[in-house]
Amino acid sequence: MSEASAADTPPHRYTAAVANEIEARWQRRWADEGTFRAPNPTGPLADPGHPRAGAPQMYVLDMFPYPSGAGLHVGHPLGYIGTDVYARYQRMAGHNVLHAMGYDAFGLPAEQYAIQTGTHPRATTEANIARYAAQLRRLGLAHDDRRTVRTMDPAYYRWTQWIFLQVFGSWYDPQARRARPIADLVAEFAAGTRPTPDGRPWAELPEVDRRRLVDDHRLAYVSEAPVNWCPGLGTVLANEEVTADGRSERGNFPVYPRKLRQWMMRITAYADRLVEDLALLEWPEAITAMQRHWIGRSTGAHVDFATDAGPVRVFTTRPDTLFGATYLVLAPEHPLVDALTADAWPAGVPAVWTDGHATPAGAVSAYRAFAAAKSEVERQADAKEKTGVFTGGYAVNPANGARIPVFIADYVLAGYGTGAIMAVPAQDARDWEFAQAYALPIVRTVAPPEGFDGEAFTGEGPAVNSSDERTGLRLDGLGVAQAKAAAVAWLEETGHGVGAVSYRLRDWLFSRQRYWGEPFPIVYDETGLPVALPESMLPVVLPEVEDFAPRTFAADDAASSPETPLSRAGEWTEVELDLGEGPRRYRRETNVMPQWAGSCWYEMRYLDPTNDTAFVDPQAERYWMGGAHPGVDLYVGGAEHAVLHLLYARFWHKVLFDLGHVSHPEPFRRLVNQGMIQGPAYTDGRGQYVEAARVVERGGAFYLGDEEVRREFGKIGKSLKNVITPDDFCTEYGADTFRVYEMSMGPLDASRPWETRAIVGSYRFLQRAWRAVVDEESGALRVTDAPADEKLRRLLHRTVDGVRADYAALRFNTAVAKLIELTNGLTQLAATPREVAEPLALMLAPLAPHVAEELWHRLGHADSLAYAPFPTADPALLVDDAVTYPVQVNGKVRGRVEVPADAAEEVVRAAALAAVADQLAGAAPRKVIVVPGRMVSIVR
RNA sequence: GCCCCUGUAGACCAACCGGCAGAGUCGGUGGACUCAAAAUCCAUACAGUGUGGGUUCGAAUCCCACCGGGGGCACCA
Repeated sequence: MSEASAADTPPHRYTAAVANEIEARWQRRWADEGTFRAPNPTGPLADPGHPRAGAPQMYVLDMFPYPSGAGLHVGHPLGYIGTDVYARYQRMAGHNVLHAMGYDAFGLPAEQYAIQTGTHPRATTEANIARYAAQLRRLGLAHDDRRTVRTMDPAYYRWTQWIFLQVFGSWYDPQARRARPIADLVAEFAAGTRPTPDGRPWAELPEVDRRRLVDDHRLAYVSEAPVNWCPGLGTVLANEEVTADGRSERGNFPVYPRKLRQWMMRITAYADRLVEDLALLEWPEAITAMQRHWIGRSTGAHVDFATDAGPVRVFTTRPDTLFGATYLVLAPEHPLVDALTADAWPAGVPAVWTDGHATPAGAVSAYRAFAAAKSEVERQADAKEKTGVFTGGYAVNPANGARIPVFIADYVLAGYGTGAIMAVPAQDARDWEFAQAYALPIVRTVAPPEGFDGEAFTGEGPAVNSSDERTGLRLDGLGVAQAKAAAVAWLEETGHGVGAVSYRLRDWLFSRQRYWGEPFPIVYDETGLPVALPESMLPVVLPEVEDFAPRTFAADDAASSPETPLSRAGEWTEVELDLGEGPRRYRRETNVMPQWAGSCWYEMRYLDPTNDTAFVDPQAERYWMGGAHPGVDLYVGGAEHAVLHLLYARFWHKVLFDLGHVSHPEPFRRLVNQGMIQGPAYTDGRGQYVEAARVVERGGAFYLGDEEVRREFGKIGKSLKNVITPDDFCTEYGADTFRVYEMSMGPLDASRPWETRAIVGSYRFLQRAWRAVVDEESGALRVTDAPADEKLRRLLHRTVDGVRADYAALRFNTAVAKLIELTNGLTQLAATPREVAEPLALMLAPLAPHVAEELWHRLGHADSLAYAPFPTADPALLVDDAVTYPVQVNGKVRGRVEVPADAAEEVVRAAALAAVADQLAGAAPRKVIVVPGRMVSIVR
């Protein structure tokens, strides 16, 4: 802007400078007056004199951010602004609205950033949080400032640790279908009402055995199991943190399957409830589908195959195909592999089965090494080509007594089902491929339809080759479903197996070999078994260490082993504590919790953030999360958390519900995923991304200097070099313009490209609204107390009616359109009637709160409009006196008639027939359809 | 490979239970203001709804097939 042009601008126009002044002033006032503090029913956050004390409550929540080093870009605030508009609207509409913001401060991203910059993660995280907070404040978000939380603060993670102790201190009772305190389990063992696994009386078990037995039942437990080891990050990862192509979601490093001793959470115990309770939720179909699929419940049977090494139990969804099981396959890591491996190859073994090894032991150990060295990426890339090796051992098919070979192969996963399968090549494509490669027999047990020329047949058909008089299993002729039922019944009668359910979901790997996370409230005594610290010792504060970086390795160093940073803090690790048996030496757990821990319950801490005797006061919990519609009333966040945060948080909430700490089994009743804003990104001739900020448009093409570059739209971020920050737009246009623009681009849940130049439309709109109230030359009010004319008044009431409905339904884009329409109806007037100006300011407030407050103030109101009643429409002004009906003849509009709005159907019909009489040429129409208020359709 | 979502003016989007394809924004064009320009204001044109079928008096909307775009899962027995 040149000096000359600045001089030309009317002095009281709504410019960016004016907007910025207004915005800073109102933000200060809101903060000073605590405008957006929502009262609790009791406790330190109660306020009986508050305008919404005792009003119906509403809980609006955003997925809180990780404060990354890059700050907010224009995509982040979309959801935050959306919830803010909704919350401000509901507050004006009479609700006591809780809306707060916190920070997910622990975890990999913050720590990786800290390592890159060589600073302590606390320092970088705090700096990042300060930057985020400033950016958010500038957007004018109406958060209750008293309720902010940071997961890295000891006052917060004390309760994360406390919840961990609740999980550790409980077990899942499958009969009761809920978690119960571990003391109940001990009591049952002690009373003999629950037998110990080996039948010895509880009283006779040595103390260590008792503890092991109890520990095996806990919802948080230590186990040695196959996990995802990521050398590049130096830590293990949960399944949910590994992408479909077998790399770490953070950092994109390869992940290796590795058997390690780790903390797990028994989320699988809740698998059925996590599926069933999705029915209680108003969530996008896509998210519930993803959760259902991730849990992956499948029904079938466990079948035991006798071997020299004892029975091998397999899981199958097709017990009806038992007769077609011509070999068994075990995962290379299966515990029975060593026992099954023969001393020597049986006579006449095909060469492909041995892979050229002289002994089965040699072949097995070579294959195991081969499989273990493969990353997930490689394993999946090799999926087409089946590999495996014969163990030299055999099993007996219980259906017909056939002696079948036992293989190991990496197409069988150790972590799913029992880690062993019965291979039925005729009915399973994977088994077919393997059978082809290893020359194994194929027996059809489901008859494919006439003319079927495929390989494995997985469809419906009658069972064949599936009866044996000796064993009594007769399935021939049965359809798949009947045959399954008959096979399961036979398995259970004969003791060869049992109907079973398996889940894709696996227990949640809960420990990380990192520094920046919650320490476990766990120590180990001389037995090496975990001991929970008492509540009185919480929080276990994360110690300061010289070197907070985890030991990382070459990303492809599959043989490396994790090393926790806390294990280097010797003084902290080795402690003397009195846990009731006098002072003794203990060793602390040196893993930390995964970053999801803190976000599993933050929605409850907002309810009662200052409580230091409970994670949340039960009354506050019941007030905000209970009632006729329990749970968070609106939760907005990205779809990328579909199976991470949202699954973990539901699990923790259910445990807390079972133990009586919360009043309802689900935390987030209504979920909306905000869309992703995609930014323009540019590639040069080599296909490399170039700094988007330096690209200019000339004549419809894009240039970096003199070189033409190609534009595409993609996820905003460092990798595409296209970060656009909200700050620039706040400076150039004002936060209100930015808010209106983001909301007007489309529905909240739709992704859309960011188009910088289009923002001026929102800017002009606010200028027109401003100009309708304030004279640009003098700054005086342009408002008259004279009444609005009939047409304008009707427009106003239609707008009020529509905007209310749009806000309530999160249709902010159409609310903006209606407000623009109303504003455009004012631009030609010499003065704006107050009866329109005031509701306009109020209706504008959720979207553009600063300018709305300023207009409201200038219209003579001393108080903030945050609690002013939202305008209501007069129903009488919503219906027009007359209605124009289009008249269709054979589907084409041939005429129009205007009739009174309350005209009877016969009147409309007669008028319509008269209007198109020439079309009908005197003939009686075959059919006349009158759609009241809409149209008339005539069939000739 | 399997599952889900989605295709409307040049772009972003409206169109509620099937009822006149257009609320709004950008951009285009013309005009006002200006010495000129920017900014601002005013006025305009532009699609028959991805394609092909079907149901219906009537389809952007419902059904089927195909094509394009996006997302999820992917050796889960």
